[in-house]
Amino acid sequence: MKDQSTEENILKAAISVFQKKGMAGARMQEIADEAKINKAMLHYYYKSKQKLFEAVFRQAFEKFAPHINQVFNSDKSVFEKITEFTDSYISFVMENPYLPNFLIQEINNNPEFADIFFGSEIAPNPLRFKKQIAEEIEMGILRPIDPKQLLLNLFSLTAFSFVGTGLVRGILNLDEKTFKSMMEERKILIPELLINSIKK
Amino acid sequence: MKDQSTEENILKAAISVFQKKGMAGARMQEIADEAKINKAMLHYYYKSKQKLFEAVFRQAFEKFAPHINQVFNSDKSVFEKITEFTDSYISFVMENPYLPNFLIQEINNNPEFADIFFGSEIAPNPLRFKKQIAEEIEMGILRPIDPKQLLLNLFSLTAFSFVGTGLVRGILNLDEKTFKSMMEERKILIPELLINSIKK
DNA sequence: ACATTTATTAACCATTTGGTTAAACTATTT
DNA sequence: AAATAGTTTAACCAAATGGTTAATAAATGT
Repeated sequence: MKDQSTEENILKAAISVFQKKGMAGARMQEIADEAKINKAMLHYYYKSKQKLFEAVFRQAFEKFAPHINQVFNSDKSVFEKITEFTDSYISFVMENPYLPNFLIQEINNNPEFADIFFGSEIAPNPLRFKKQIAEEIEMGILRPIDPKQLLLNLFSLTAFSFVGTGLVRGILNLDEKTFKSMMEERKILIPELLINSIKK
Repeated sequence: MKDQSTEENILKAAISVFQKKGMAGARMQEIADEAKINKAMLHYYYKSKQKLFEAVFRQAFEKFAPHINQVFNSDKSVFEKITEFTDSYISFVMENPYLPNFLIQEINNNPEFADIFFGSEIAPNPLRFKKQIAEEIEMGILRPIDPKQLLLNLFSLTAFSFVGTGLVRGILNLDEKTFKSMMEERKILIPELLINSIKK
């Protein structure tokens, strides 16, 4: 092989462009330019825009899923899970600011395609977590709550700031620096808020 | 005039297509088809795709802003504002499911353009609300909290479920009916959660 | 060293897409 | 009714875009 890294350069460039512009807005030429290769190479390694997109989507999904799975499948207590997820997820997204938006957008635009992922093994499965909640309620640690609503609250509070960055920052008039320091604050604030609302 | 409604048919069709597919994914032909007119009419009434998009964006922004302004500018108490916003916003979005996503997406893709709106008079201004929070803290009604974080929590909890519908429903395995009934529940749940976290 | 496979490029192609034009049709004015 | 202004359409156009091809260059096996 002449250059082992060509294929991964393409994927890297594709990730960058697709995540910023989405499937519809991304241009094959722009990806080629960013990867500093000829456009034909895109089709040599990935045969079509759709296939390249799918590689990008898979990569994003596989990077994202472990955070959810940590909540769904680890042996920690519910309180610990909330605290640890909030911290690790916010840190993660601050390093990958386009990722949640990209996933959300493309899943919304492409429900049938997304269902392939939600049907696969890498897809997070909330069953164990639901059981855990039931147990901790039984044990008198938690109030009687709906695990789905708790998860929705957790995901909303952690993810929305990043997904809706532009709108949020526009409405609240936040500059980059203020936004970032608020996100750091939220690593404490969110677990506090949630744990307080569910602990007996 | 031959048909008074042609122009508004176009706008209606444009709203439908742009909100579902976004600026990049929308096709002028599809808008024309949905409006059941010739494609040239789009350029006759709105001179370009960009102009038509701007009309759609403005309409969406103007439909959305009053909900925020009710929080920012009404004379209600903070508790009342939280309760009323949650209820009215969730109802509103259930009738306009594509709107928040559309706004967020296009603002993120087009920050310079969005800044025009955030600089205009229709843009919500959080100043009065911040003052109100300070007053209610002073009066001993509220704990010392950051108004920005409170607003972020409120917007996150109400909006994220709709913006991230596909992802949320995929991860939590929710069917249409369950999702809707959860949203109804949230009209109660969210104010409870938030008020409890800020009341002294 | 030579043949073969793999990698890369420039040029090209077909389709899609936003946009235009000129003619036809309809309503309004005089 | 004739002229005028406003509305609508079919056909067309140029640029953009995803994709292909044929030739070349580089690596690899024998």
